[in-house]
Amino acid sequence: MHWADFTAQRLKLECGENLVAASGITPSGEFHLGHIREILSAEMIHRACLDAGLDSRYIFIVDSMDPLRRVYPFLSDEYEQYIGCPLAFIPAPNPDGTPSQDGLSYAEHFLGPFLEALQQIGVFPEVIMNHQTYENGDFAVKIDSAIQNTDTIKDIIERISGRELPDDWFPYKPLGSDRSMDGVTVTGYEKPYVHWTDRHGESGSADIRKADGKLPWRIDWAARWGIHGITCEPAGKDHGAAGGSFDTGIPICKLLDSEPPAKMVYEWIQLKGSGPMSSSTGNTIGPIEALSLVPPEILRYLIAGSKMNKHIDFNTGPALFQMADEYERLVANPPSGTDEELNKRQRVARDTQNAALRLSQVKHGTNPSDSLAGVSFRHLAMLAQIKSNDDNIWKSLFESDHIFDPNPSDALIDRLSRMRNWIESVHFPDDARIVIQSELTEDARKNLDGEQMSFLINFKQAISDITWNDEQISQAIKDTVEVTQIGARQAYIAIYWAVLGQHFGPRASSLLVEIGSEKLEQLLP
RNA sequence: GGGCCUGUAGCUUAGUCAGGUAGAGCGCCGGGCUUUUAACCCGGUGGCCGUGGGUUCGAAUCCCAUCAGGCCCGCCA
Repeated sequence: MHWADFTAQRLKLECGENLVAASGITPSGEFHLGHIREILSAEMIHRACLDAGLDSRYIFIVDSMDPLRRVYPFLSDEYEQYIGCPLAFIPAPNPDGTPSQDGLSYAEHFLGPFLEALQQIGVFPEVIMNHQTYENGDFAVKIDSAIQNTDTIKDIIERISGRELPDDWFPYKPLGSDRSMDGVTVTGYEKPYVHWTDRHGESGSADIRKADGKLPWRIDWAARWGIHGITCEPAGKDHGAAGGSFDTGIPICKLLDSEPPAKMVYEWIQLKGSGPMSSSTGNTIGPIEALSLVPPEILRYLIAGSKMNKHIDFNTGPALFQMADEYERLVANPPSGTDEELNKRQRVARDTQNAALRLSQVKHGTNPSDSLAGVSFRHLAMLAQIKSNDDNIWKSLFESDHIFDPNPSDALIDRLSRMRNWIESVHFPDDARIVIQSELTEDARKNLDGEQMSFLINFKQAISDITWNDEQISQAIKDTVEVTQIGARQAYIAIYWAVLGQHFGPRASSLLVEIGSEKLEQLLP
């Protein structure tokens, strides 16, 4: 059974019919593909719950109350003054890294494009800005309870995480006079006010019913589970480590009088060969960039087709062909068979794969076969390279029986457009690139026998005064084959050696049309 | 130092929770499509399931140990 369906089943038993799946991300910088796993893990469980006839909501909590931790490389030095301030209350950066004046908050700035990317992959969460939850007072009861239980919480964190907290540790961080929570000391608590003094010598009171401060992360997380009634929140493996925030969150959540979701941890996405994604090392690919290359259902399939506890190597090179073609094959030929025909393992495989397809659809509930483009990635990549005009590609696909309607489907048009982006990008793998030689190479000469050489010489003459189109070229090849008394196969091989420097290639006449007569003559002996 | 995950065919992996004869895709090889779209179709090759013990009638699966790879653990979400 698929992990999403399995989880839905488990949630039904443990939590009943009303479920809330959640994701949470700090908008401290550009979102990257790793965040897509956070989102999709939860969203797919949400869909699986709906498919199982349960009531389910999916919420995306934006950690907008989290402080700016440091001046990231893409920020100007002016951000120094905002360190420690909630991301919701500081200005968005301009492209040059300076704070902008247009009123958009830092959190909103990075969130916007990410939400657009989510729409493209069919994810429509209820977005909750965490600072608003503070602002409207929903945290107040939990904050009060946390403060009442300061010693117990401190004990839980110290015992489970093995971390030692300072004597004056307090489970609430008020904002100081400069709206930063750095350098602020709590001096007392009189419900609902937390009194403080800050590093500037100012003092004041934070109202726990307002966004005047926040709970530290480990408590914030545990509190929000209760506030939003969250029954499931898959978390990244950083939270899942022993003594991590999931382990402390569970008892803290109970202490604050709510039922925590069960621990659930997903592995990270890595870029093949270069470790985990990190914006500081530049080893990152954004959801928008990924979506310009990869069709959304295939990006979903990347997550749906992997087990949660397996790390995913995202590779915009050769592996993308494999993943895309695997998806295409599965959609074209979904696993079938009755329970009687299959053994236990085959049934599991069948159900898991069908569920992965179901969950990969951009629009919930649509038939996977609607996303069928009808042509493999590999084949489309070849066509896109040798035909600059889209219409010629549709024509070719129709004539080769890949598609049965001369007008391409929306899915196919979409595929081609992303394919062209991919080919133009640095991510496109070299060995899939069709490289036209600039001269008849030494290597080619070595591999051509006398017959083939004379074929090429005759062929050069045959094309010297023809109209440059597919049909005429094809005819010229056939005519020359007859004249030269050479096997057709050998003739084609000769052409490929001359043009591509290898013994095989895409349909010769199509290729030659694109190369042009002038260029071709340079390549022939 | 503490902990998590992974190790199955050349590659990507399913199967591990509920033990019952090792599956798939890709690649590769051969054939077909009787003059090639890197397409498509058919057939075939290929695995002491990381290693060593243990439990069991029976272990990829459970237990212990061990090796290898990846990763997480600073009031940081």
